[in-house]
Amino acid sequence: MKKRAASTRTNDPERTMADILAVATREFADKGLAGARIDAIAEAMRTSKRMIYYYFGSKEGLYLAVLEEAYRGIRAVEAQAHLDDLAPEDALRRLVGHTVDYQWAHPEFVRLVQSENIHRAKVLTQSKAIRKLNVPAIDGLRRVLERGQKEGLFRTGIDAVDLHMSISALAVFNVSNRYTFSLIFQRDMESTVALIARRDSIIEMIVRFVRK
Amino acid sequence: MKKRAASTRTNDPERTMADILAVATREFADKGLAGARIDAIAEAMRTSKRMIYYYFGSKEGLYLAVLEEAYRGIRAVEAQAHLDDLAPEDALRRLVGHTVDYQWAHPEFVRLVQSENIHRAKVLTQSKAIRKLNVPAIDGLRRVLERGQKEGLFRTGIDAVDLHMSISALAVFNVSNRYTFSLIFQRDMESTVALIARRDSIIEMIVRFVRK
DNA sequence: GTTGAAATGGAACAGGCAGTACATTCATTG
DNA sequence: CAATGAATGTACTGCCTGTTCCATTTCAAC
Repeated sequence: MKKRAASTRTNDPERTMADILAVATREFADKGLAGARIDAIAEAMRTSKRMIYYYFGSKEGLYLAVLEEAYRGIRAVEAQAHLDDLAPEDALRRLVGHTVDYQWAHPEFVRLVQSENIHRAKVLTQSKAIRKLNVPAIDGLRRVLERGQKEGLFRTGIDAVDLHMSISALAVFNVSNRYTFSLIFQRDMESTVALIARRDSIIEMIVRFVRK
Repeated sequence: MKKRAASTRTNDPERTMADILAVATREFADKGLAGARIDAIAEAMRTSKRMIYYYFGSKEGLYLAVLEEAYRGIRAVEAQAHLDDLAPEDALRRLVGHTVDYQWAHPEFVRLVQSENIHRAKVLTQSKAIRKLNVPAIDGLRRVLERGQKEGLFRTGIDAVDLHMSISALAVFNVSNRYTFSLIFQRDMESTVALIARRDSIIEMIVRFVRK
């Protein structure tokens, strides 16, 4: 006996889930886990708030799904950088530059990770899917390192994970800390010019670190 | 006509404010601005919730006070590193090592900054006190750089702010991203051994970057 | 076309939480 | 010691917000 005016709803679970995830990613990246509002997500969705709980169970469940999705996205990109065709140093330059650009282009990923670290990775720790992501992320770098060492261009005794950490740190900082840093040091970090200069500096730093 | 049993309260505004700030720093660093709870802070204080609003006006006002206090603390330390007695490279090594150690020893500062960046520095931007902190933070580094260049040990064309950014990035990442990074790469980042190795690696990276 | 499970909508709930009204006590100043 | 403003405590409010209840609709299988 309820209204049936412009009804004709269609059931489309995949679309609904994708819609929720897309909107939730924006909200969580924007406000963090604690700052995000289920109501805000619901309002921006095509469906009702009820669906979040139907598919994801809770706010944390949704947040975890968003996190996993984001990590999945980054893995897909890192896999195909075509480093094996290049000379070791060029390959390394491309890898680093690529990493810087990627983080820059995906601030929402950086923000999600930042947010997760504030919560001491409480949510991510519960994820089973996350364990499979560790190896491939670092394999490309490891191969480049070994080639460079074999050719006598890179020094030995470099730990690939440690190096990856440095690359990540430099690439992520640009995005994660840009607001406070640019405020305190009155320095533009947003412009294309600034980004390019920064990228060059980071590449130079990494290359000099591995060169003999 | 209210109870007066174990009253004999004493007015001590400074102590009250300091108490509030100390407890609030812990709570905000732990949970972030959105995740922190005024009630939780009040419960851990010697005084009542009322005092927070009496002295700081609002949750955000308290958060800003906490931020400013934290930045003030870091400035005080950076000022006295006694770099001028050392040879340029040794001075740089000390400066970088010192930075790494400081961030490591003050995760609550790192977390506050991280939290603030998630909010796009919305609160910090409103601070008038923060403008005075930019210059001294970088002067020490700049002097070391110039000395190294004058002695022909460091290459020219290095921007001090850019270099400071790299040092900060490497030092901060260790703290800010340790939870997700150590989870994904299954690597210990907490132990003293790991910290020392990481610090050496960072120092090496910075030194190689500036050397001719 | 019947049926039953999956999918959806709307509204309500209960606890949480920032902020406040009001009364009271301290402490300084004359 | 009178008095006045600063400092503090208690109790409360009203909105916000994550979550759930109940009813309804879709859709695929038989």
